[in-house]
Amino acid sequence: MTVSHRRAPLLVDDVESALAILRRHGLRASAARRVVLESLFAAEGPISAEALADGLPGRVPRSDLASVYRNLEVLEQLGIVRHVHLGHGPGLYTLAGTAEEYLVCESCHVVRTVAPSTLAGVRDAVREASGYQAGFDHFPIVGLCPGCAARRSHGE
Amino acid sequence: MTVSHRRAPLLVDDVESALAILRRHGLRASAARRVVLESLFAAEGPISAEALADGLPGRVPRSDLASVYRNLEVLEQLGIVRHVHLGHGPGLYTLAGTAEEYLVCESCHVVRTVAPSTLAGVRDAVREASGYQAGFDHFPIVGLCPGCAARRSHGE
DNA sequence: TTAAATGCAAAGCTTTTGCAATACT
DNA sequence: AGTATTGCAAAAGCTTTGCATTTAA
Repeated sequence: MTVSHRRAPLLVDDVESALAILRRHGLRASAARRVVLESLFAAEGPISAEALADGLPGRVPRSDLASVYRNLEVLEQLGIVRHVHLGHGPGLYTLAGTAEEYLVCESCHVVRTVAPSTLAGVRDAVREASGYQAGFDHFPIVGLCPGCAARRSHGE
Repeated sequence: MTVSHRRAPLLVDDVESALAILRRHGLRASAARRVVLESLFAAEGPISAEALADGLPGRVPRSDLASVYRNLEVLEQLGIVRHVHLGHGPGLYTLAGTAEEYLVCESCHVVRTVAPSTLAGVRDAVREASGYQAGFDHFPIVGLCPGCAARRSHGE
């Protein structure tokens, strides 16, 4: 069975629920998928495929990077996982149920994670200016964070 | 001589002015740099390093991709060139003097280029929501364009 | 003359693909 | 049993680096 197009984000509580979704779609609850899901649930925020392949010291065994990418794609198409591009560097993966949006400082590169409601006014302004329905969960808002902006205007 | 950090965007009228800036910094006005600059002036919008290396049929000879990247970096540090990341795919380069910002549709991938004034309200909203000084000239605003948004809400 | 810049080749990093072997259901 | 999935190896796409040679100043 093949999953053809991306589902809406799914709020999934734990690894077992995620595996149940896979099975419901005729896909398999393999060990490698368990590994990816456990690390995703354990992660504090978006995490790279490389880091997922490394597993968790003691708890989760490492697995093959190519399989990690393939599994992330499947999980993403099911709506269980999504990925985000925070500046340069590799794509980062997170559970799709965590509705979060991102701001990245282009000077100090710190990532700020906010609830979607925080940026409601920004979305409104984008719609007004352009008609676009913006989202900052796949590509972040990039700019100077307050600290770097101040530093810069004081001529440092 | 080495250029260490990025200058403010420079409005440069033509290839000769750009080469003059290079010389003023103790750098050389080489043939390969002329080539990159001519293609940048001829380009309609942001263009990839690969495309710059290809030259222009008949007018501009092709040059080495590694040199193109090196020259783009020098030109960028001088404030003559900037680059933008429009979704996946390679980085795209353009003259820094063209103050433009970008919106990309995450469904049809069309790039919309706007004058910075268009997004003044968005910048205000970002500052209000987060204190960030946003800019959409390096990473674009990503969302659904009006067409794709309509299509999607009609359940296609 | 001499240091900057080039061209070529090789490597680095992220991601994808092919394929025979393996393991879910 | 049958096929989805894995692991490994190789390649693809973008970008950077090393180095001997060329070239602008």
